[in-house]
Amino acid sequence: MNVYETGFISETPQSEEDMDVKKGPWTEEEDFTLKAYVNIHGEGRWNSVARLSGLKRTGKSCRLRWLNYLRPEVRRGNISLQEQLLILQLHSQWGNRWSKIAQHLPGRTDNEIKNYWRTRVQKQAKQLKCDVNSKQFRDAMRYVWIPRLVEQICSSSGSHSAQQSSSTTTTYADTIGSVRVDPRLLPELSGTSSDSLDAQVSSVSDLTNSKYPNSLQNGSGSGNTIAGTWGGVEIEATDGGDSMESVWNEEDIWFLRQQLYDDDDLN
DNA sequence: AAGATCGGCAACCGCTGTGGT
DNA sequence: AACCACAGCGGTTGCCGATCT
Repeated sequence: MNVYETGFISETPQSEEDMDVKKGPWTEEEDFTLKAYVNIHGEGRWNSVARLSGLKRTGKSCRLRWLNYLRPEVRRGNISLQEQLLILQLHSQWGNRWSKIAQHLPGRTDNEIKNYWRTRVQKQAKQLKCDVNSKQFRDAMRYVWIPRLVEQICSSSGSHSAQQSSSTTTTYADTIGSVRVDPRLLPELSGTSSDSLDAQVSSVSDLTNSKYPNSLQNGSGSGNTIAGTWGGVEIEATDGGDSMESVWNEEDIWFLRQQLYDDDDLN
């Protein structure tokens, strides 16, 4: 009779200090053992899992492996445009609350979202030579990246879901693809008033101040084309490429860097 | 072809919160 | 109230494959 049949080993359980704890990548065998144990006994009590399953791993390690890799509902890789949009939106709302964000992306783990943020998103900030938490970068996300994601989602799905709220003047559909989008995170791209935009931009990077009189004024938002001007620089969502690549074109980078340097001059 | 560098990701570590005694 | 064990979270590290020189 082996450990998989009984679900536990019969020997006296050892404490973590007593046994030599294994670290590093999990083997297929270990995965199989853990899976079998959890299938029989369920999740939780991870220290017991580690002791009774015969795995020379810590409870923490078992829990992490199960949650991030072995759970049947876990999806890995290929983060969709909708999911990217949701991550950006939720992060702007909650910051680095990865587990909270992950709750809204079924099958995605906090670890994966965290990794996505650190690799993809911080890479974009690096390109702009600004901090990922800076107001400048948040504005760049809100006024360039998110609109581009929306545009890509719309063009790949054919059209908006057209569930525009009647209580807001936002010209985006509130629901884009399968993602419900917080209209406050999106620039208003049609109409003539820039009031709402003015209200969204902080004084630090106030794109509507005298230095940037044309800051992201409303562009032509006809159809799926999203366009606007930001600091006099035309920004248009013409890039239909892989959003994993750079989301900024050269003009964006030029302008955003200019703004950063100008802000530095003011200090 | 080989070494260096980079990027992505899995896993570990330390801390905090919570529940039980 | 104090202590302990455990679960969960977020930051960080290290490995490994891909790309560059």
